[in-house]
Amino acid sequence: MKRKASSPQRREESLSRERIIEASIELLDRSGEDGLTFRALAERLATGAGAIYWHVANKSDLLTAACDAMVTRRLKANATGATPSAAIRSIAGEMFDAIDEHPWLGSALIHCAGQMPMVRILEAIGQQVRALDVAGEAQWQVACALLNYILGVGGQNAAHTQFAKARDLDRTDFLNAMATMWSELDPDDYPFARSVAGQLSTHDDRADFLTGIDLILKGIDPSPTAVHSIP
Amino acid sequence: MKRKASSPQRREESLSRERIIEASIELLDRSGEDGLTFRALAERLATGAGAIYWHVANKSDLLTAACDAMVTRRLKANATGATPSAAIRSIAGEMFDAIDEHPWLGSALIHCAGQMPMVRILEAIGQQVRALDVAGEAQWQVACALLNYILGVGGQNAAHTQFAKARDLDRTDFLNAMATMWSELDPDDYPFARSVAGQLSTHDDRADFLTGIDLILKGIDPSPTAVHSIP
DNA sequence: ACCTGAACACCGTTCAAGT
DNA sequence: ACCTGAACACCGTTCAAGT
Repeated sequence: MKRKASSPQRREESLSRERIIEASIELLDRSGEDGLTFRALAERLATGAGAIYWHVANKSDLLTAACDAMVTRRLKANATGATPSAAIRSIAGEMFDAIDEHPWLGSALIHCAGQMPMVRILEAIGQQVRALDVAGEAQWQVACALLNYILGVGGQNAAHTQFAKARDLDRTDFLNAMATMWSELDPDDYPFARSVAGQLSTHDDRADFLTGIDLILKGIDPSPTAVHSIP
Repeated sequence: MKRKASSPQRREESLSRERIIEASIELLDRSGEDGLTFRALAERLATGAGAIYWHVANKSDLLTAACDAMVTRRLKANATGATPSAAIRSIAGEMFDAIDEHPWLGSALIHCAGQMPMVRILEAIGQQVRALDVAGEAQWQVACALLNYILGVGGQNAAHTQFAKARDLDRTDFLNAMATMWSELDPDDYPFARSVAGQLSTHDDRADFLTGIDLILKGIDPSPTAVHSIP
């Protein structure tokens, strides 16, 4: 009944938290949020379902750990820039790409509340916000606004992907369907949605996302001392 | 085995989509996201689980409908202001309060992708953004940025509540626990998180949320013609 | 047309029992 | 200390059968 040929059998390594997290990410990438199951995970790791609980508290803990591994990897890969603003754009863009490539990350991140994966992002952003010469009390608010915006976009992106997948549509078909729906709304009640429906199918997700980041950055009051450049 | 005394038996009305949605909201409010179950719903409505499927496509449809009812109600209650900016603040504040009072709304809204509940919010915001004299192509980006920010905050708020409830903590205990965790991070790796940890327990969620809205609004380039006031 | 409720194919989690 | 895997208490969804 069991097929073993399809997956490589690495028997050398014993079960460990790291191997479990790695296998979880592979499952999530291949089959989405619903693909991560203790049973599927156990089969992939050639072990019993209960064994996983020795290394991991529960499913929520497992998802948080998977997020953390992903975020750590991505922030290490790309979190610099010539100026603080450029660095923030770079961090945000990297998170956008990560969520775009791993849709489960978008919805899982939001559920991580004040835990490590989110602290890492906040820290990376916050350090750059500090470098922007933002007043002490405002640093928290600016960094939070950026983080909240990133999570909001990510969550919606993830929802789009899942919604499309459930209906066997690709991204373009989905956006077209959405544009059609919006353009059929009552003109008196939905003038804005209708007027903007046309932009839905042609717009560039990533560019629009970064425009939003710039909007927030532009809203910051630069203190007068921020003018001089740091070599 | 079954207790009927606790819930009022209204037999007059037959099953309808509206009654199902109303009962769903009551369940979600009382027991959170996990509280909405076709079995619990069936018992509450004194019917069979399968009967619900005659009026509702599936659970995702049901959640979207519950969101839509909630959003419609709240936007009707409060979506005006003396100026476009004030109206946007009012809409955003109303959504914040709605999510704060009904935490399930925060996480459910994000999964509604381009569907009606979100279109309603976008429309309400978009109409005000237009009134701000924002250039045509930028209207979409500004409205989207605001919406994304609202959803991001809402999703996290919902996660906070659920996280706290799962550990039998109230909001204050939870924030204190988070502040403690953050202040114990490595000072070299997490200077920013540590420095803002103190603000966590004293900050005003709603005020910080609205500050973020203002930040985005301030980032908008007002066109020169926007200066004159409309009486 | 609308409702019933047993049945199906799953879940996450636990826990006695093994090594 | 670590692993096994059956068992428990749930899910969403379907569908023959009823009215």
